[in-house]
Amino acid sequence: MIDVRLLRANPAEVRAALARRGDPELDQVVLRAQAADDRLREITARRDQIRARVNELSREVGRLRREGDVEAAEALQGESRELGSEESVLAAEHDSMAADLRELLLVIPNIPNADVPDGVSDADNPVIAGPYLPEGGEEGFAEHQRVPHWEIGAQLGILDNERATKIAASMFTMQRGAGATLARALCQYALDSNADAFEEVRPPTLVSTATLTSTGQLPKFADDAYAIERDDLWCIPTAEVPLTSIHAGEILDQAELPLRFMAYSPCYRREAGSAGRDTRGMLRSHEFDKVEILALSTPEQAPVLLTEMIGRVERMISSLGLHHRAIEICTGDLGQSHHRSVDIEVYAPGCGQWLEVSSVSWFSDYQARRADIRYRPLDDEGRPQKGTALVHTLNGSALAVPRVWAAILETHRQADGSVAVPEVLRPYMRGIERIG
RNA sequence: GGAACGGUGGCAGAGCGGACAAAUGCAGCCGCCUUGAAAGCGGCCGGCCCACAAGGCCCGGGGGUUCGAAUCCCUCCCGUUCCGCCA
Repeated sequence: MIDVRLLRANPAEVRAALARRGDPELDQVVLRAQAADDRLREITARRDQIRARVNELSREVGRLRREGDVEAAEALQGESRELGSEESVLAAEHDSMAADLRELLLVIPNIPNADVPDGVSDADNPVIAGPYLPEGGEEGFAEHQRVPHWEIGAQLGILDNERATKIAASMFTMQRGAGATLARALCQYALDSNADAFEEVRPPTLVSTATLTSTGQLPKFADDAYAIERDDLWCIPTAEVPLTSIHAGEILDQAELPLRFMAYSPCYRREAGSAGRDTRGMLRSHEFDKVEILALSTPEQAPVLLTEMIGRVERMISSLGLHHRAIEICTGDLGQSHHRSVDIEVYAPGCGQWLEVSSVSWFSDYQARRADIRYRPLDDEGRPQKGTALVHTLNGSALAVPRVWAAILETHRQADGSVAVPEVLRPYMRGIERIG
């Protein structure tokens, strides 16, 4: 959520900043939120005045009763009772107005960072690092590398999506033999590579509605998530969801920040808006594995962490012998909760596509406000300051398995049709150097 | 799933219809004392809404009874223990 107080104090600024996202309907929502906030404060003030009077009368009644003046007490009780019914009307009005305001605020996206470039769609996302390609660029790959991974997977018997579909439904995948081992090895490698700075967590992968709302998936994107209605739980689309909420509702000490977590988890996505796209191979599926890295920080630490996390992802991709580039997401393509976001894409020579394998994002205090994650700020001398402040959250995929799996098959395919296993993965694959 | 008992501030733990945002202890902060520290002494010491103050709200969530609820009633959630079931 954005800060209502900011909207109150600088409505023009907030509207201008949000206008950069290019959503023509958004401004109306912002204006309605502003009106709801005005109305809410007015009702609150009136309600509180009545409550103050009722409290005063009740104290007086107590005193009179102790003194034995029943008649006077009963007179005041009558007055108080009348005020009470007036109060309950205003209280109901207050509650429904507060709910209205919250509903509006929950669908207003985050304010983009000033450094985010303007643009209307993904076509406007500038490349900010790379592309790191072999001699000759995208054309510089050998003929034996120009085979799509679904064909390689079939040739080597390590990808069996036909049977995955039989067992589950379309858009599910199944890796077998060395293909399954490779998928697992990628996860373990990613976890081990980030263990120097991140605490490993094995979180729940089914979460409550409140948890899925905190990170921004609900209420707006309910169609994208698998719901288990009978138990009022949701399948997580990413480990970002449970990891962000680890400290929901808590007040942290500034000295503990930044807190860093990483988790392997399966990720479940209905892909409601992308039916029929990327239906072959491993490029898009309803269930996949991912290692996520995440941090809770002060506002000052956040931009530094963003840079660090991007660097970690780039090094990981390079260490696997893959070719990548980094893309800065423009205002028109920025996700709802994102304050600033950078995608890492890997070139897959077999299908001839740049594949998004990671998205590293800074959420400012947007998720923290929804999840109510605060800290006690320290002053320059290290003494606690008055009050609390919201943390900033950041996260990124350290490694998303399917697309990296695909890029490895295509990039490391040899002239004889086998696939060379990147050196760093071999210890995680019982020493296997070559598939096929 | 059944039964019993619980859920109060950072932690521990009192309060069980009125003067309670809530005793007390620990932790924390400021000062005194000290060469420094500990101990001791004095003070401060939860959060939220509201521009501040005034005022209001918060004793697991929601609802009810009452002039008045941390305290009584209902309901849901969570925890502990025992039983059942189970990897």
